[in-house]
Amino acid sequence: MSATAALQIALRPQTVCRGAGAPRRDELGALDRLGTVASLRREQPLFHEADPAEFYFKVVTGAIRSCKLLADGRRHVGEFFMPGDFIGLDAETNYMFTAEAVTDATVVRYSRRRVDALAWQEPGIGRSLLKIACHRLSSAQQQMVLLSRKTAEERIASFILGLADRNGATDRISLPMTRTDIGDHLGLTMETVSRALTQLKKDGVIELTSSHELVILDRDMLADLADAA
Amino acid sequence: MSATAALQIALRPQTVCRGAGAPRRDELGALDRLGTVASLRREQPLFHEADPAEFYFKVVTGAIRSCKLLADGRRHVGEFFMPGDFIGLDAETNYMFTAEAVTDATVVRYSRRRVDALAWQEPGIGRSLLKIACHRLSSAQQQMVLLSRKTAEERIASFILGLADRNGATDRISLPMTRTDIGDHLGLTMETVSRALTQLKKDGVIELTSSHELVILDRDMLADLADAA
DNA sequence: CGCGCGCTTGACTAACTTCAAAGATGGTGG
DNA sequence: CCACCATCTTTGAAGTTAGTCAAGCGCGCG
Repeated sequence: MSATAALQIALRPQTVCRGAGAPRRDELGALDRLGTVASLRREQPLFHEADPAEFYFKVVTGAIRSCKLLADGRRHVGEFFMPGDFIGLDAETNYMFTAEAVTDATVVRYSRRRVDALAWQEPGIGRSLLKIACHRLSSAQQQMVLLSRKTAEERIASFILGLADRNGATDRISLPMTRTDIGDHLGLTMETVSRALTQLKKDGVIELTSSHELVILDRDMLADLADAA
Repeated sequence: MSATAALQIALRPQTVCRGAGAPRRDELGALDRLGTVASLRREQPLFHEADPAEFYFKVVTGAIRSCKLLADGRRHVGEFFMPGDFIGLDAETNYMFTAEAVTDATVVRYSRRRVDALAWQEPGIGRSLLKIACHRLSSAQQQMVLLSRKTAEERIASFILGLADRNGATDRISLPMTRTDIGDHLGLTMETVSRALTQLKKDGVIELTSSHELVILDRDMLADLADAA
């Protein structure tokens, strides 16, 4: 616990009295000195579902996906984690999903024990974590509407817009994941994903510059298709 | 802020130094003196999506559902809140869904401003909120697997087991919501819900004692159907 | 250059939805 | 207390969307 106390002291100047309105990225920047960097090859697992949750992670480069499997092998991809995204918050004591690298990736690894101890003593840290959790919860609720009620084309349109929002202002979107990954994320098959993308291309809404990159040609049309829920 | 300080003092003996392993119900019991009780008639809204989020709520009696609508009226029911459940945590500044009474209900209403101020100063409160948020996130992830990959019968089986887990040890399950509510929660139509329930009855897995109550006859079979994801 | 994996496309199928109608349920007023 | 009516639920038949199965294409890597 003395180590924790030392960390608390070291971090206090940066974490106390922060406003509550800042974006979620980098609000935990003060934790960086607690983290160690790790590299992953494409398809390499970061952790498995049900493993004891020893670490939080933050993506630095590349992309990570979270997966859950049913007994017969049906797969669901819960989320694609991009640079800046925080992983592992939802774990109580064990991870709730498997995390695997979509592409070669680097992550920062934080001891949960230490971060949690810090959160216990520093309301600023705790509130940042809560804020991340609430934001993830909102996203999950949006995704449930998508999975529950949207058509294949609407799902793809929503997915592309979601990527666009995270990619910054550009209309050139990178799709590091496979069609199967996208399908497993949207509750569709690879084939249906492919057909929907082709249809959006035919309709002049997007351009497929390669199988892993597209350009948004008509964002308004895309938003209409996605249905501003 | 002096009011907050007074509250903090009043609550401190009950909120500081709590262990982290307790169940989520009642860990916020210390907040009860901050809350006021409100009653709702069946179908009455508690708040609407996009309203400014002034309050947290906790269900005391009855059931509340959260709804989101697409532009053309398609509906998704995110969650059924039962007695003890906490509502509104995911709201950043505005509610992310509409909340309506499924049955006549009573809730306790807490000022978000006050609770948040308290959470800022009392790590114990903040951690309880974080814990609730993480638990909800886990549930949301489970629900996304269901919506993404499970068949109609699997969805119904999972739903019944979920209710059973919350209802305590009994195998007699109350279904206060309509078939349409269940369908909108599981990404199915009313008719499909009805057919799946009938099928489970024919298979001897459940008994339908009335249209709003059922009894689990074979919990193992139900768990197999739900697919231990 | 060729090989392998992932993507696209086509034809067919299955699961769920839609449309329709009849059967329960429960709440209300006579 | 009972009958009626609105609403919810069940069931049937036809339609639609997305899934499955299968074949061919193309990009990227060795």
